[in-house]
Formats: sequence, structure tokens, C-alpha cells
Amino acid sequence: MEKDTRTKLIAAATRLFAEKGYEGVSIRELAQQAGVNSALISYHFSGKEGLYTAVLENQFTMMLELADRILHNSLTPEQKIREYAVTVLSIHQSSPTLIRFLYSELFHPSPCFEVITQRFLAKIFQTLALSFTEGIAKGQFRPDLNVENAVISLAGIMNFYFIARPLTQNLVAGSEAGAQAYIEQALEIFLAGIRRGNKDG
Amino acid sequence: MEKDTRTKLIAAATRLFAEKGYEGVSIRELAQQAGVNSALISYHFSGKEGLYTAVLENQFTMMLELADRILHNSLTPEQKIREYAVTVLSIHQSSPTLIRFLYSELFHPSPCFEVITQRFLAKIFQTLALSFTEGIAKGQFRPDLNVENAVISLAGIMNFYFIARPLTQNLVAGSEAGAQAYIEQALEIFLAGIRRGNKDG
DNA sequence: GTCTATATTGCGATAGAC
DNA sequence: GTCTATCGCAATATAGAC
Repeated sequence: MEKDTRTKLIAAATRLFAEKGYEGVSIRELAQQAGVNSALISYHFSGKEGLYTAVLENQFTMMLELADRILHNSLTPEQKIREYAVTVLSIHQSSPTLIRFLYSELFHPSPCFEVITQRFLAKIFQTLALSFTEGIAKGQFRPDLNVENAVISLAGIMNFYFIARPLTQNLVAGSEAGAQAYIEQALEIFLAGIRRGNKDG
Repeated sequence: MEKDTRTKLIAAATRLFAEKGYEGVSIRELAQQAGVNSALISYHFSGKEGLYTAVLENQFTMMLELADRILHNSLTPEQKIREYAVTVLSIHQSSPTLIRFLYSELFHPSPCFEVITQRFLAKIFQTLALSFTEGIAKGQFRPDLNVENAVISLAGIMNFYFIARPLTQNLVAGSEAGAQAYIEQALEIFLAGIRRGNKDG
């Protein structure tokens, strides 16, 4: 049992950090939940902060891999938006704790977050913005769209379901198995809303 | 200077808690930023936790007052959705730190959060859900809408701009003075997306 | 109501035996 | 690689003078 200690620590730390936040959990609690000695955190990760960084990198790596799907292919603007939607669904389903780390980092960023901001979020943003620009140029989307705002609207409508899940689990009665159904309807609402000829006024 | 100490402490605490989170700030720092002695936190608020609760109650009170606008009047379904949008804008503009406390509480709830969940969020959710149901019944909205999901889509598209602001301030070049413009476009996208006859086939 | 000084606890990190 | 024991520090809270 040498390398297994790292794995057990990361697994316990992912759960505990997601639940209580970085400062809300002590190294003693982390070690206890992992079933190892607390001194091993310093030995394997150079301290609590190193363990947290390892957890973040582990979480964000899955996101980066999935993201290549939308970035490295040639699709129509609408297809790229659809691809973004299913990618969002995949990310949240394969890593349900990710959203907590993402928003914890968003509001209280650690040094490690800049990597994600620059390598992932900015890239996604620009890719989507280009898709909107292209869709407008081709006459598929409303010509009066502000592309930056459209990107935020798309990201908001796709991600908020997972952000608000702690609430909706209590508010909505039978809300499970609904992530995919949500994404599908949200996608149709959004696409119908930006297509040419649906302008209000 | 008796009651002024409470005010100064709440003001400093609102700023510091929003910036660093509950555990990220000490009572010494709180007192120093407020320009008072640290022992006065225990005297006036029975400790750090009491001060945090006072900050939360102060933040959430404004939200509750503004929320009455959508709840206590008889508007058409589309008018209620528009009223919700401008209310969201008002809330975030009059209290820019609120979103941080809201999501901090969403992921790491303190006892005080249940009050908000029950008195505000659930009420808003149900009011909007009723508006969608009514709009569908009157033939104004697409008949295949899932109302719970539509509420989440609306909340997501309206709030995400303010959630993602720490990011977009770095990502988008000249993004200021854009909150109202965002809300207006997001509203048109959403309404165009749920109106009858815009269904994707 | 406000201050100084201090009690007490819990934290992260590490030295050193095995 | 793992464990025990402990160090040093910073945290909150409070007692008591003013």
C-alpha cells in the first residue's frame, strides 16, 4: 500500500472539500476519512494546500478532455451550440462535484484557477462567440445579437440547472433523471430564441 | 457613538465575508477594517457567527422587499416574466455582493439559509411556474413546455450574467454598463424561445 | 460601550522512531 | 512509507478595568 494512500486521500478530499470548502475541513478530518495518518498529507502532497491543488487538477482535467470535442471540429454554428450543450451535460454527469469547485474558485480563486480560466473557460467563450458571429453572418441567427451576451445566456441556461440542483432537489417533487430532459428543452428554447425571424417587437 | 459600531461592523463584514468567505476572515481583520475593537464583535453580535448572520439577514432583506413586486400583482404571464427580469436586475444592482452570499449558502448552507429558501426562492419558483402554466393554457407559450425546467432556464439566463461576472470582467473587453443590455437581450431570447409557433422540428 | 490582556482551543506542519 | 508526539501559531471568546 504505497501509492494507494494518494488515491484514498484525493477521494476523501474531493468529497470533503466539495461539501465543506477548503477552510471548513481540517487535515485531521481528511486523514481520518481517508483512513490514513494525517502526517501523510504533508509527505505526499507537501501539505493541505498541495492536496487541494491535486483535487482541483484532477477535477479540471476531465473538463479539459471533454472540451476538446467542441473545439477541434468543423460544425455549423447551430451544431456547435448543440455540441456544447451535450458536453455540459457530460461534464456535470461524470463529475457532479465539479460545479462546487468551479464556483468556489470563481468567487475565491486560488492560484491554480488561472490555468483553468485561461486554458478552458476563455477558449470555450471565444469558440462560442465565433459560432454566434458566423451564425449571424450566414443569416441563421438574429442579426441584432450581441455575441458576448449570447454566450453568457447560453452558458447560463445550460449550467444553471446544475448550479441550482441543491435547491431544486428540495423544491421540485420528482426532479431526478431530468438533467438530459432539461438540457434538451433549454437547447430548444435558446435556439428558437436566437433564430432569425423570431424577433420581438 | 453607540449604535454606529454595529453599522460599521456590518459594513466591513459584508465586504470582507463576500470577498474571502466566512472562514477566510478573522474577527481581528473584521474589527480592524471597521475601525473598532475586536471584542465588540462578541459584545454586539455574540461572536463571529452572529455577525455573519446579521450580514446575511441584511442582504436577504433587500431581496425579499424587491420580490414582492412580482408576487403581489395581477399581470399577464409574459408581463410577470418581464417583471422578474427587471427585479433580478434591480437586486443585483442594489446589492452586488448578494450573489456571493447566495452561492456560498447554496453550496455550504448555514442555518439562516433555510429562511430564504422557504420564504423567497420557493415562492419565486412557484410564482413563475404558475405563470408558465397560465401562458401555456392561454396558448401564448409552447404547449410542450415543462414548467419546472422553464423556470430554471429563466432563472439561469437572467442570473448567470451576475454569477459569471468575475470571469467576464477579464474575458470580455468593454463589458461594463452592460447589465441592463444583457437582461434585455436575454429576455427577448427567452421569450422568443418559449412562444407558441417557434417550435423546432 | 469600549478597551487591554489573557484564557483556551484547534489548526497545519514536522522531527524522529520504525 | 508510515506512525507518534509535539511544536508553534493563530483563531475565537471573555474577564475585568475604565
